[in-house]
Amino acid sequence: MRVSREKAAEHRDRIIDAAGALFRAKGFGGIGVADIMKAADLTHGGFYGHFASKEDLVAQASRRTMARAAANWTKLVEAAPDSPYAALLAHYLSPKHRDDPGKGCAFAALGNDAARSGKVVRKAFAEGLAPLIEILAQSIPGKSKAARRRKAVAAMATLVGALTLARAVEGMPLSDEMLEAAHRELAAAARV
Amino acid sequence: MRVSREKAAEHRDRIIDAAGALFRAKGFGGIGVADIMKAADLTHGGFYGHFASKEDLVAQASRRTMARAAANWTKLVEAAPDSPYAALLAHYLSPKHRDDPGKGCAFAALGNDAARSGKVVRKAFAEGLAPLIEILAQSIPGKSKAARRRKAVAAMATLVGALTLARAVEGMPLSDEMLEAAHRELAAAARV
DNA sequence: ATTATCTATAGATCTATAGATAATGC
DNA sequence: ATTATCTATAGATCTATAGATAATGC
Repeated sequence: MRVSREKAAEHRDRIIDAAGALFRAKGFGGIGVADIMKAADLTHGGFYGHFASKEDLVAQASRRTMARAAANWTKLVEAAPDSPYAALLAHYLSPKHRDDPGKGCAFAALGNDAARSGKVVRKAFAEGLAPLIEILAQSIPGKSKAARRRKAVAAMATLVGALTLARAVEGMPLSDEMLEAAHRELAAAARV
Repeated sequence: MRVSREKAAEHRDRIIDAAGALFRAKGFGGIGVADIMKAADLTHGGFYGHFASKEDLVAQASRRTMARAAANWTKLVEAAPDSPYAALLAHYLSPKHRDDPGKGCAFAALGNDAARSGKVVRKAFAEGLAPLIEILAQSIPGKSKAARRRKAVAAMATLVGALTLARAVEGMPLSDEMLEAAHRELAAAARV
């Protein structure tokens, strides 16, 4: 059942989008090629016409997810020109973000998986992380450029760690406390 | 080949220890029962005499790993009575810790896996996290008890996030920068 | 506790085909 | 417009792996 080039490109797109969400929700190993194809309304066999392997898809889906995150952060920052940092914090450390990993940050959802992945995937993560830190560095108050950079890197760690831990203990009081404490401490550090 | 109760208990112990290291190194799904048993010098089939399921082992190994972490943190803190917080930071944010996940923090190695696990495992993680935050709260400078608690929770997020990200981008310059920035910012915040 | 075995799953490959695209001819 | 070719997909299948169970032995 042949399909136009346009349709095929659209199918490829759908596969990458479905994978982007399912990987974040279930981990790289927690979802299979067949289920990703089903989510994209296609059959298992067609997969290898689009991708060399599952790992190939992992890398491509990760790249797209992180590129979208950078675009989203930029939009958030531009929408709040007088308090860009506060806008990023509120957005990132929300219960809504915690409760829907499939639509959220790739680093908080897949940091461990990335650490155990091959070089191609890890490089995708490194190249996806840099722009987010850049955006943070431009939004964060600080004496010097070096100080803002350092604060941005540390803030990124706090954001990812807080979300990761809030999810790991989801359902317990500690989960909300984690988001709130990280939010307050980061906001306070920015005022110094 | 039947074995005394004492030997059996020792075998069980070895399985839990092997699992504790292998899970942290490879993730809950990244290592199989057969390989864990091999690491404990036992055969695959014997596993189900000790544990109801793999998930049962996951929960038990997680509990032990985290209990040991709390004991280790207490030892570190007691060995540096005038700068306990600095001692914890230096220990946690070292390249050595980053480069050997199998012997390191369960939250930085398995936070994502825990978030995707069942309630039993997530409860184990919540109960393992609380003591670490307590130790941090007692080591960290701060005006009030509430302020120290809040700082401790946020610091825990920074530690776990920095290590997770440093591993996700391992091999790139950003990896070292992540550890150093988190270290400097946390130490600076404690001086305020 | 060992050894053998069962069953389900998942990544990957193979084959046939519908139908799109390219080449040909008027 | 016709004919030939190409290719994305479906569906079936292969192979390896992993959790779990059963049979056996001491």
